Amino acid sequence: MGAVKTKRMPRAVREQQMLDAAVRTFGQRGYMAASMDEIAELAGVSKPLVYLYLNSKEDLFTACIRREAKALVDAVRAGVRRDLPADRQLWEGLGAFFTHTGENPDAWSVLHLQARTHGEPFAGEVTAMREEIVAFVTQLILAAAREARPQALGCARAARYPHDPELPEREVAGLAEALVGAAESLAAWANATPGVTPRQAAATLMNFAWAGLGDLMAGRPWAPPEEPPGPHVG
Amino acid sequence: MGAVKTKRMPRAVREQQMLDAAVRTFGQRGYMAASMDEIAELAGVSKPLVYLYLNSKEDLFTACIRREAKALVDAVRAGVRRDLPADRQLWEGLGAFFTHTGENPDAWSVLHLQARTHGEPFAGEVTAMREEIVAFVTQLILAAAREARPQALGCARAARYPHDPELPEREVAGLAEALVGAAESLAAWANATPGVTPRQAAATLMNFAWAGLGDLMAGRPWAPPEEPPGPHVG
Amino acid sequence: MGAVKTKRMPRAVREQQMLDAAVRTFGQRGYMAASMDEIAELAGVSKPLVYLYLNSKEDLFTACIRREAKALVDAVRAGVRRDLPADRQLWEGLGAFFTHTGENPDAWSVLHLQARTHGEPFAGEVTAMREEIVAFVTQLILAAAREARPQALGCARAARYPHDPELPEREVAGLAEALVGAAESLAAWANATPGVTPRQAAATLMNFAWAGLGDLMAGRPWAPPEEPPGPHVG
Amino acid sequence: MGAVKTKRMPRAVREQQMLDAAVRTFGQRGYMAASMDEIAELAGVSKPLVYLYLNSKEDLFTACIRREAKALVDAVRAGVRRDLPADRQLWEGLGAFFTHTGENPDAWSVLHLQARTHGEPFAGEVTAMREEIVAFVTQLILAAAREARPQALGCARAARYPHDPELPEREVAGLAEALVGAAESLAAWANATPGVTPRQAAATLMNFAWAGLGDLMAGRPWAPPEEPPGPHVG
DNA sequence: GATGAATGAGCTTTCATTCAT
DNA sequence: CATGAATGAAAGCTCATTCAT
Repeated sequence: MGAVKTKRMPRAVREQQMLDAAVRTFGQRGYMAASMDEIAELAGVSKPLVYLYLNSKEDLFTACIRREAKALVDAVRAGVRRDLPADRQLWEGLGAFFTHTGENPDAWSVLHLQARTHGEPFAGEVTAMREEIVAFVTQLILAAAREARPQALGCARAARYPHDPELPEREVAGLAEALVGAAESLAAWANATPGVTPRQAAATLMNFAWAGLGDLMAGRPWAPPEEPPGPHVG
Repeated sequence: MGAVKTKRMPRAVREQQMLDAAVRTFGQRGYMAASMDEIAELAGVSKPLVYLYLNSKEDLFTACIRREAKALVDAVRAGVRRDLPADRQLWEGLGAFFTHTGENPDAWSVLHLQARTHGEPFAGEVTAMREEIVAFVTQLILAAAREARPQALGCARAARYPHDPELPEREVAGLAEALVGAAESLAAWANATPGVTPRQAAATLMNFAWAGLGDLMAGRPWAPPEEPPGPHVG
Repeated sequence: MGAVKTKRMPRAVREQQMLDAAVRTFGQRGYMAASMDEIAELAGVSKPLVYLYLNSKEDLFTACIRREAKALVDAVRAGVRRDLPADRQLWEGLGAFFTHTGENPDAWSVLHLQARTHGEPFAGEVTAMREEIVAFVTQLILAAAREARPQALGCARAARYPHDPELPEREVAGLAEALVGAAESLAAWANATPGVTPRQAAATLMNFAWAGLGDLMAGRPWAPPEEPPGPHVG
Repeated sequence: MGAVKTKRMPRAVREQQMLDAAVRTFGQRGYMAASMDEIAELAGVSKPLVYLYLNSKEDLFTACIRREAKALVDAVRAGVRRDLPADRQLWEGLGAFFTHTGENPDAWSVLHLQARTHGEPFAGEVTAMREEIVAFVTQLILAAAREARPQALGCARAARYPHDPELPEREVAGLAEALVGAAESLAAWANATPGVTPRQAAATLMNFAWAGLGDLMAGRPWAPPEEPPGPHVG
């Protein structure tokens, strides 16, 4: 079991094997319950080599977080065409997100559960990634506010927030936070509920976020585009 | 440091002290990093007494989860007046939720992070509580669908889901999941962002969930009630 | 489970209950694995009371050994009629011995296994008892040497041990030791082999010891008396 | 104290050192009272190394039992020339047995006392060895019955057990049991009594077993061979 | 470059034993 | 007389980490 014991590989390759093994072990056992012995065995190398390349358990875990955070952000970025309207961008981004987390459950466990659970410096690593995503979503919300119905927004907002022509920054931050939080939660739900595809999860969340429960009740859901999110997603 | 060393307390009292110390320690250090030594010291008793009363680290952790899950559910229940319309019930529930989690961050860490991160049987304990809350939210969504605009719902929905006069069950489940997930996420955000009150967090989420981003953009937010959520919250 | 919780018993009775529980627990679990908690619970009293009466685990174990050693020696003594010839005395003694050990396996485990296994001062206690029995057997051997065939003994022995008209003391001691050891071993074997009665065990050993394998081979076994060992045994 | 601290030994060597230390410690302190700390120190290694190689206290103890059981059986086997008559084989086997147990008192304590006292799976291990020995002795008894005086055996036995031309199986089993038990007991006695050599112990037992007390009384002891049991013993 | 050998430190758990009532 | 409350001390076991080859 584990990687086939191939000797004399270049360092970069060996490191990736170790990170693979580590992500899998950390994701399944948890950070503390995972033992360096198990990781080394799964990677098909001896323990001292792990230490030589990755320094310590903390550094190894941090390396896992960084690699997987980058992979997730890259996957989402690659899934979004930036020339589309905001709601379509969000739709595509969610699709890519659910696809990636569904295909890499251990990585998602490391990012979403393990890293946040074991304090600094791990939580900070994942927070950085999360803020990137939240910033992206915030952009989309603001873009939507501008592009979608500028004049309606103009007057209606003026009535509501007379002294502040913009949506208050904190309010938007909260909205983005809520949206991302809902997405994270749905990722776990979709993984655990058999038969829920990434597309369905994305559709559910788009409905929820874009139309709102009020409009949903009134039979006015957000309309997903006819064509699939695109083969370039995942 | 720790509780004042008062000797010879009745068992029930000591047990609560131990649970207090355990929740605090588990919440801050994490389940695995927390040592029984530290918990015992914080509780002001010797380690054997902790084992005599709570049996094992696992049992102690489970007892913490159960106590705090019940406390949270009770707090939310106590904050909701069941004779109000659905959106008001949700508003009050969210207020109570954010208030309780804000006031008990260690307990919230135990429930939201630690218990979910360390597998069975802990995850199961908190899943049970979560399902209770998701069920409650599901009820509210369905109630809203019925009470709010029955006729609009009637014809408009019929157009959308011709073969199914109701919102598909899984769709509602997904919506409730997303709502609860967003709330959980906002709880952490509100705790971490200075100056965000439980009320504000609840308002943000109500807007997000009830009006939807689309309506928000159009300047049609959900309107929170004039009077505060009431002194009976928390 | 355990003794019925009857309050206010005279000390002597309570002590016997405790010793009963202790013998059973020590016999089944072993000295070290037996916990004072278990003994106290089985005796139906609280732990401090055990300490009040018996002082310590060591003292409790010693008390068990003494009581059961005395009980065993008394049983053997009661089973032997001292006016009979030596071989009949041995036969009766063995019968009483196998009967008692068969009926009190926990006590026998305490004496034969536990006490010897856990060093001083316990081994010493049981050694004292054992020496008493060995001395008794030694007497029987010497008596047999005198009574059975005095003249044959006289000349034949003189030829063999010319400078010592008696069987050398150490030789007799070794014989007694061997006989007692064989008896102890057969006690465990008889307990473990279904269908072996105390009588049969005693007969086997009498044959072995009295006639010797050589005579047995020649078809000249020792003849057990017709009448049963008697109801006065045990 | 303990072994000289030599670093970096091959695993097989270290394991034997550990077993040496364990046998000594278990033999002197008893299984439960022996601590892994003490064993490790006596072996001149750290505790984790003991666990790395021997897994657990139970496994370590089992390994001791197995090694010493094999050593004892091997010693007895090596001491017996299978081409001699039965009584001579027994005589040589007893000599080897008393020699080995006398030279390895801790090993004998482990096998005879500790292993039997602490239940399964330890008792089973030593029972297996014991059965091997009992079977060997049983063979010798039957062989003696056949070879020694066939015709005397023939008619005399027929008179005693008319319906069964053989000594009943259970009777022989009991005799072997008694003989082995006597030997075990004499081993402890010989160890504890200064000045008793293995040869003397063996002679005492041969007399007891082969001639029987009856013949001994009559001045007809079993005659040990003139030449010593042979330099190939131990 | 790669590894078998080795350990310091710390964890959970248990037990005999004793106060204070 | 009897006990619920409480603990010091130690045991088995595991792990991240490092030499020496």
